[in-house]
Amino acid sequence: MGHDPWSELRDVAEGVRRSIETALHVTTPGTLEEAPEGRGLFALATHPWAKALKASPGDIASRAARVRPAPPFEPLRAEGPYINFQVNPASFSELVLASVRLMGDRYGTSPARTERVLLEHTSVNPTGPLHVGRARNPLLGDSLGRLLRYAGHPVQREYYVNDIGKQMVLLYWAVTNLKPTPEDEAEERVERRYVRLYQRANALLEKDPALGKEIESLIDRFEGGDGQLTRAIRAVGDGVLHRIVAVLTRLGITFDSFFWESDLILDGSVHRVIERLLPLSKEEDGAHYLDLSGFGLEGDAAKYFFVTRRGTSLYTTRDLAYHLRKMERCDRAINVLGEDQKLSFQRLKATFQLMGIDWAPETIYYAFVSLPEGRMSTRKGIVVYVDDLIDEAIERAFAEVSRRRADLSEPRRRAIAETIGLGALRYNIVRVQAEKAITFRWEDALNFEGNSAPFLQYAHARACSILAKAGDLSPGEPRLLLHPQEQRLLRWIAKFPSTVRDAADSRRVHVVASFASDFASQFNQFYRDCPVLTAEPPALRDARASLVDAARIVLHNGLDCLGVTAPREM
RNA sequence: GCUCGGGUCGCCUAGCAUGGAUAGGGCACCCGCCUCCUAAGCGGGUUAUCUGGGGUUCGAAUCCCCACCCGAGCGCCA
Repeated sequence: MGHDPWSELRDVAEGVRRSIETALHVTTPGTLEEAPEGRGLFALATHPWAKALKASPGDIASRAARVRPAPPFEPLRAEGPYINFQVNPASFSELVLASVRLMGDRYGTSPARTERVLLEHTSVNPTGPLHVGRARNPLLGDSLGRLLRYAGHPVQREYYVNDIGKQMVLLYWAVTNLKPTPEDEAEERVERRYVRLYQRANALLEKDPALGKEIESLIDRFEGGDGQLTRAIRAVGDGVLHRIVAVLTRLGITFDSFFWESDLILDGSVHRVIERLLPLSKEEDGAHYLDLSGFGLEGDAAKYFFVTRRGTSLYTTRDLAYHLRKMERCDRAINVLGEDQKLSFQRLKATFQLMGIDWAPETIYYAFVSLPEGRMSTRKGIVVYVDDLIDEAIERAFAEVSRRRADLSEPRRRAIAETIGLGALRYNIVRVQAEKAITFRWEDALNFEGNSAPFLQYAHARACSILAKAGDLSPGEPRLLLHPQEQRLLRWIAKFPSTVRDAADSRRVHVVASFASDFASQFNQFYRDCPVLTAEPPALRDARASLVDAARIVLHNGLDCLGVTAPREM
């Protein structure tokens, strides 16, 4: 018995489907779909064959149902125009629980694959605190990384640190030249102190052309390979980066590597890219660009500048250099990007084609998170910072835990509150498909009921509570698990591994969130209908306990894919 | 204007790549359930002809075309 009972059963059913088609003498293959619950595991619609067979779908279904399916499937059933594939319930229980027993706590993972994935996510400029608008990136990226690992890929999670460019240089200038006010100094968090200086520098820049020149000359020195200046600027960025990473760590998000943009200048990568691109380029006022028309781009969108009039590189140039380097380090690169990056990436991919490179990074785009007041903007003060959000979430969760569980000690309640608060945040962002714009609302982000992480965590805690009381597990007799609610739960357990793998393959994290929510709902219904501890005979009690343990593993791992911790008690 | 996304109950959302059995969930609202493994739960009720219009098809939320609305982009910025 393997790791993925659903796919195994599906394979058997596909064989039956082919036998049906042979028996019916039809040439167009039908599509096996999942049957609605209560009508078996799989279903085959007969409509497509009606014309060729000159018969009604109902008649075809009854005729097809005479085909004898392979075990563990029971005799086929014709219901209207459908042929339904039902498994023997006792065999189904046995099969599913055998898979879970085989995999143990790793149930849901797929066998190792060889394709090495380099997953770049977050990559926010280290110029200020992380706000919720940007946070969708690490949340999505980290979950995707987890998912890919469940699906068997070796994954390297990388943060590309944009420590070059006007923004960064301006921040450096502000930090080294502006005198902090007492309010600035009162702010303990570096990134928040810096952002205040940065905002002031920005205002100065708008009024003072001389400052603009100064910034430009700093950029030129930087680009020219001034190592001392580079180190100084990087130190400023590093200070902010540490804080960003610290906030992400609170959310359970970590990285395997950091790639500094400035290294691409220092090691000559940028220079080499420019050399390589120059022969392919056109010139305009001393600046160079690639004409990308014919790659699905036209007009201004097709002009891809990579050298400025002043001879310096651009963000895009370095990005090209970066991805050229990435190519050498993995089989597949996946980037999680804001939708505002679409055009630049389309150009990057086109450029690769122009260069004759038969490789391109894969991109996952997400829409922005805005506030009811509008798009998030640090400058306009329309912003919610992630660390504030985390604090608020944990505080609210603590109030809830304290209200419900006065019996627990305070440290215990604090620990649970952290799990719940953090979980609620992550889940809330990741449950929605990435392309959909989100309006951030506190009441949604801190929702602890319904379709929320605490709902799933609660189901997990319930399972753990039963298991704690059940004591040592013996497998019992799985063939006794014939209650409709047990069978439904088994079905959801069976689907878990293939759901995770499909979600990873299609890079759709929210699929796992939906699954986990439906799963928890199934578990709660089972919990209502099937008492475990008092079940008789003991073989049933033990089998139910094993079922609960299997559900516990699915809940735990489903949550784990989303980066949410599953508490044993709450 | 052009390009790319999105438009599903009052609000949020799944389903759309592989078109099929009454379009699932959640929130909110109303009713009910703790001598029984944690009520952050469960059951029931009210709520959508899936933005609009054409088309393809035995069959369309799903595919195609047109229109409308919202978001993003169209820098020698990052």
